[in-house]
Amino acid sequence: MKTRPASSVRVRFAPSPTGHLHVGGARTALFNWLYARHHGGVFILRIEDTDRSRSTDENIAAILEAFEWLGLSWDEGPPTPGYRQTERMELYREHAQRLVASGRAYYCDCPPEALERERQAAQRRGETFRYSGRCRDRGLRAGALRLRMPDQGATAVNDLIHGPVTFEHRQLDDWILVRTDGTPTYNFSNVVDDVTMRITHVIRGNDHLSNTPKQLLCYEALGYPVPEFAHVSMILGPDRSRLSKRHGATSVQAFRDAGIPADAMVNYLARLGWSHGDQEIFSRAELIELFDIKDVAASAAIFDRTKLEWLSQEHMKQMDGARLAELALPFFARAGLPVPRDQAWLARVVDTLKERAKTLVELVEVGRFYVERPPEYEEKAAQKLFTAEGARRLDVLIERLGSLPDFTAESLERAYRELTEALGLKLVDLAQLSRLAVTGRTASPPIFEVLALLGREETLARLGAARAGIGSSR
RNA sequence: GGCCCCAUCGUCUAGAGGCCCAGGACACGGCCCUCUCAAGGCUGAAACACGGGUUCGAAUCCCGUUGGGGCCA
Repeated sequence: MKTRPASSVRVRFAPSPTGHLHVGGARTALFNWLYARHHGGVFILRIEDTDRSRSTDENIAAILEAFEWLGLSWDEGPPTPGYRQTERMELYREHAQRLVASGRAYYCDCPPEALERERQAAQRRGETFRYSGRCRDRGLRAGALRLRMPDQGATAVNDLIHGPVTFEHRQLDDWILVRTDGTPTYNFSNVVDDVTMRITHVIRGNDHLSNTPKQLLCYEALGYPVPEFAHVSMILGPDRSRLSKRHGATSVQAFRDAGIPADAMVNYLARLGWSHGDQEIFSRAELIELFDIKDVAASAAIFDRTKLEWLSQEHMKQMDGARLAELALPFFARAGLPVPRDQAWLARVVDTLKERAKTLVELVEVGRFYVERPPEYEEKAAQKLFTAEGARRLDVLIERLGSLPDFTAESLERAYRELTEALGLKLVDLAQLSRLAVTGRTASPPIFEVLALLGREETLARLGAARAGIGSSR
């Protein structure tokens, strides 16, 4: 058994900066990252920007930002030079020359129209189109560069997830390594990059499984050792087609902006296709500890936003208030609300909110009354509670709360219960009245905690405002 | 169209021949708890795509069919 020293694992994720980081890509990246971290290896980020027309620096920046947000740190990659394909052209040229020199590749000047005709003819015959090899022995010095493929036999991909997958060589043709204009094709630059970066494990999307035998033959022609391969299944939309924009938000940024904590996103993505018994909730450290390629499922998975949001809430519930407050802070400003200045206070506030929100956006929405007075009262509830009797009760409450020795949740609850009894009411009568007056709504965290956090002054002001509102409208 | 991959509750999955008349989780229904809403607890409904084999025995192995996905452009 030839096993590599654990520390020599080198994996990479190679996004093409033609758009934002997609959740499918993010999951593939995560699996690579987890694999590297689990084995104490190296995680490399490589930018496949050979498609110059669609690759932009803004997209690269956005992708790096998404990685940073997700907490997927890379050991090699930008901004260090040499990790963008456009900077590696010389490498592709050199390798192409080697293949020409060794006779493993040859130039072809077949006109595209002729190729197209052959392709259609093959279609009609119900066969795989395979380049005829017309230029194989013409000794051309220019044109598109093709790799000479074996006509017989088969190549097996020993996939870590799928097991052995064999491809008949008769299905493969002399594919193009370098186009007539000198640019390398995806399959070629990919091999050269992986080989020169000494990648040991290629963990990538299932959509590349069909390309793998071609690449394998290219490694072989170049005389390089072959890495291990693991093809991860695709992420699908609810209609079982490949997840795309038309299924709604798919970029990692969109989930960040929707208020999903990064740890929850990572947890969800990991669980999509990977599992560890019955466990659903994983910390980052647990994922690194437990992740193994062999536990990755071979079948495609549908992206389920509802479950992601559940996990989001689970992670928020497990976070301590200070951490959650830190994460929530930017969302106040984004909601157009005053940004709380007292972090310790905010930590206590979010503790009352986290069981009531699935995302940070919801957290702020459901707790906005902490930082702004109710701009209005829920109509139906106001009609029911802000009556003459309600006004009388508010008066009693204002008086009683004004003279409470200390304004804590405990003392407030005691006072409310005493008052309830004295007035011959149920706690709910006073609680809902206060809740509406103070938050403008009928649903909120426990009212005594809310009042304590608001403080005596603010509480009395809001109760008073509600009381005054009744007076004027009667 | 050819080739390749995949196939357990609506969804994510456990299951690597008997432990499974299939377990967990999300979502959904009911009940409990309760100052509201949540959260939580209990509970219910819900799946081995189909057909052939192999085997004493198959969700698990093999073949085919069907369906979905991908690559070839």
